[in-house]
Amino acid sequence: MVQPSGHRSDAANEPLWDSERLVSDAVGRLMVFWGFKRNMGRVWTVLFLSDEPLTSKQLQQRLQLSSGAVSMTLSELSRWGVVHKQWMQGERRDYFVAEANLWKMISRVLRERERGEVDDAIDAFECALEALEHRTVGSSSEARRVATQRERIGRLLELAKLGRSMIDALIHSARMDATWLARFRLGRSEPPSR
Amino acid sequence: MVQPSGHRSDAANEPLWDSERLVSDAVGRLMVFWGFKRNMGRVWTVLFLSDEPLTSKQLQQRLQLSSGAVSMTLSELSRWGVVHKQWMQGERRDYFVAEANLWKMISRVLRERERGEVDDAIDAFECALEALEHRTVGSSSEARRVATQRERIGRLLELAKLGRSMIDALIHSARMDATWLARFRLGRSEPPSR
DNA sequence: GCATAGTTTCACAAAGTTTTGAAAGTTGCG
DNA sequence: CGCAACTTTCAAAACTTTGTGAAACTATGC
Repeated sequence: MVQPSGHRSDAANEPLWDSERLVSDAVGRLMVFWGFKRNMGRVWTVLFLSDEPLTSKQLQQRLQLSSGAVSMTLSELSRWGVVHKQWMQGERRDYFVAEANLWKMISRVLRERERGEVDDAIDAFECALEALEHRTVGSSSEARRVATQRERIGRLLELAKLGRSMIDALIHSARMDATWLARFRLGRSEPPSR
Repeated sequence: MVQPSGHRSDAANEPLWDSERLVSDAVGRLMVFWGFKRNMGRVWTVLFLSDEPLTSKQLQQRLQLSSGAVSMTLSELSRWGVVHKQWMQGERRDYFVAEANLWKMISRVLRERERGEVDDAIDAFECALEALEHRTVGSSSEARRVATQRERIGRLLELAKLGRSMIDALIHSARMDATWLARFRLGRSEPPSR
């Protein structure tokens, strides 16, 4: 295969190394698990592991994807702010690089996605409690039912708020490092009182 | 035998209250987000909010599901240990109740699902590093590539291990209460040293 | 035993998601 | 200009997941 212009390195057009395949597949799986598309994880990983920016064509070859898939995946990743376009001066095509600050990525996703989801749930729980108050109780069995629901929805609400606190804590320690790790390892070895 | 008419309470056959609908839909959405089926969340919630055990038929009516769906959903929920069958003596049919200990549920799910997923990723990352070591480097550009990958995979590995620590910490504080909440709120209001 | 209320299974249908590839759209250069 | 090199869009195809309902199965009271 002739490499007409021999764009930068030839390595970029070869099949993935084992190490790249392993990692990109693993991240792809994690992403699916996390609610994203597998290819978002794979594309991001290949970029992250590359020592130079890549074009969409190179990604297409390396990951065996259609042009459309690469384009859509890249624009989705851009919307999440986890890959960036890079203008290589004098070059016509777009080059892409992965956001390399892992915590920045994570906190952004947490902020935009998890946070909204949890907030919605909290709203719904509060709204449900509201609805419960407005209910006119007919029988005593209904009264019991209202009481049960009030207590249980209250517990769900508390839990959701705790979740929200955790997410916020993570978000705000976006540039955290050892502090958090310490806090967590602490939480493990020194079990809560009681 | 004789409980012919309204089995236990008639309430159980009526349509859901607003409060129940709101909460079960919200939990359903959260569950989807979390990677489970919407109906698992809805069924669990209706049971959790009920002040008495329910039969599969009652769930079917209240949630407008097919018998098959209810049966499958209940058995799936059972497998996750989040609902329990209850034999009401002298009754032929099965009654179901929701596991009411929220932390027990959560830590179980974390243990069985998240943990495995993260462990797999960690294995893959380690394996990839291994593969990198075995690679015989030809050119200096390859050497650079190996170095980049080694560094970046190392970072992913560290991150995954941190994630694992967090999950473990959560799992082990299954019957946590105020301690954790405090720890988290602390993490929020008193930002890391930076 | 048998009739019956209740539960589970399973092939199929419906819904939802992801991928493809070809056509339309850009961009910058000669 | 208008071409060449890319990128983006989008409708349709392929695939995956979820829900349905009737049939098979189970357990119980009589």
